[in-house]
Amino acid sequence: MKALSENEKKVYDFICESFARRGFSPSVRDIRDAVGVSSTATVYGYIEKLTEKGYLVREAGKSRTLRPRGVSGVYKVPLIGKVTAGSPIYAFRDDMGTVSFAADAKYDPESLFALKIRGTSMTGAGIMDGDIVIVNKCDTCDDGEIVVALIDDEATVKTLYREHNRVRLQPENPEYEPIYTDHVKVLGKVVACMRYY
Amino acid sequence: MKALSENEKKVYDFICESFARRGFSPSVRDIRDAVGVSSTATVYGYIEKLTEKGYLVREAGKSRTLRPRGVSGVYKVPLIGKVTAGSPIYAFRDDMGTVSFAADAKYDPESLFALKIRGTSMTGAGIMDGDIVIVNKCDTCDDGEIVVALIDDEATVKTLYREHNRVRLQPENPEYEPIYTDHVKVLGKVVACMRYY
DNA sequence: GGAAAATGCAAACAAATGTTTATAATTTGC
DNA sequence: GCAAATTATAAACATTTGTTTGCATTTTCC
Repeated sequence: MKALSENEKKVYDFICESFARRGFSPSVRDIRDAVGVSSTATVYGYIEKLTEKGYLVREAGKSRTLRPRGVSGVYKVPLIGKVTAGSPIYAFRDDMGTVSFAADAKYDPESLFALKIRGTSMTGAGIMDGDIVIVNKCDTCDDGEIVVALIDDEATVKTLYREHNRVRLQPENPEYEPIYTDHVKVLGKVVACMRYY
Repeated sequence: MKALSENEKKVYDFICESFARRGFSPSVRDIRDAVGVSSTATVYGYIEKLTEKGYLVREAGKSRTLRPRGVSGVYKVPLIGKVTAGSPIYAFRDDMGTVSFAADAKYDPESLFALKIRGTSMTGAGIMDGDIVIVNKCDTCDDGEIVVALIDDEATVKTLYREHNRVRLQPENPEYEPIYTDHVKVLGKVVACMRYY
């Protein structure tokens, strides 16, 4: 990637900072004041250069739509505490608040939810007690995928394997036994796992 | 939290969707067209209601600064492949691209970097081979914190303990031996760990 | 040293966008 | 059924914001 001049870097960094601290793009005049130049035209030139060089993405003509290339969208994901068969998941919206999840725009915003992990049955796969997993709702899944399944009215995270005419829900911890069932309700696939220290 | 009318929910969902799919706030007119009402004033009323009820945050008078409450800022974090003593970390910017990291605005945007984990020395703490850890640069740290330290010109992630007049870098995997050193260069603390499936 | 290029500027302009107003349509409560 | 309250609308207005223009200043390069 092409190098940046001193001021171009200042502009770029300020845009990044604005996304981190405020969550939205600065305007041309915001940048002018922050970088310490005195004309919006000067800033406009920097923005064009940064866009040409591939550092920025923007929607021409629209206000505050500058973005550093490589910064993805943010999903507001409802954090579900407990899931039971009787209650549709979406009923728990705001039960435990929400989680911000940065990802490419490949998910339907309505189909994601987050689950706080309780227990140690998946520690072998690096999913620890207290971790937050991001789940994409779906009815089907492939062999070996980590899923959220409903067992006895309780949501559980396990690796799913299909066998003959039954399904094996495999914990990733030798201290736990696999669960065999012929009727499993899959709520979704785990698409990410995150932990904050 | 107060309930939403049908149209209020539509407006709210569309704003969330815009952040997930485009990465910025919609304008009042964007919302008008998406929700299917025919006046910007109507939308304006919904926005005021949603703000009062605590669903939205905005900067009055500024364009495209609507945000769902609870959606945090996005950091563009450089993903570092390899860190050696001779090279300052920031030199590796864009080496392996960048990672988007959603978090409250409590970090200095310039002080974060990401590291792709190689090896299994920390699997006991749920940090697996291939995981991405987010690191906050700092010179000091507390006992028991997971840090990125520089050992023999190589970056390594371990739990740090201070002992007498030496430092113990503890792997979280019984197959690995702790490293003892009296001179450790700490690059930063691990503040998050993430894995995408 | 001087032409050419790059950079910076102030000011004006045009478009996008938030906001207000006055009024109409609809719903609610009795 | 009817007054009050709510919701919706069109249109205008005010501000913010992106963009262009013409000129001045600085730097580069021969």
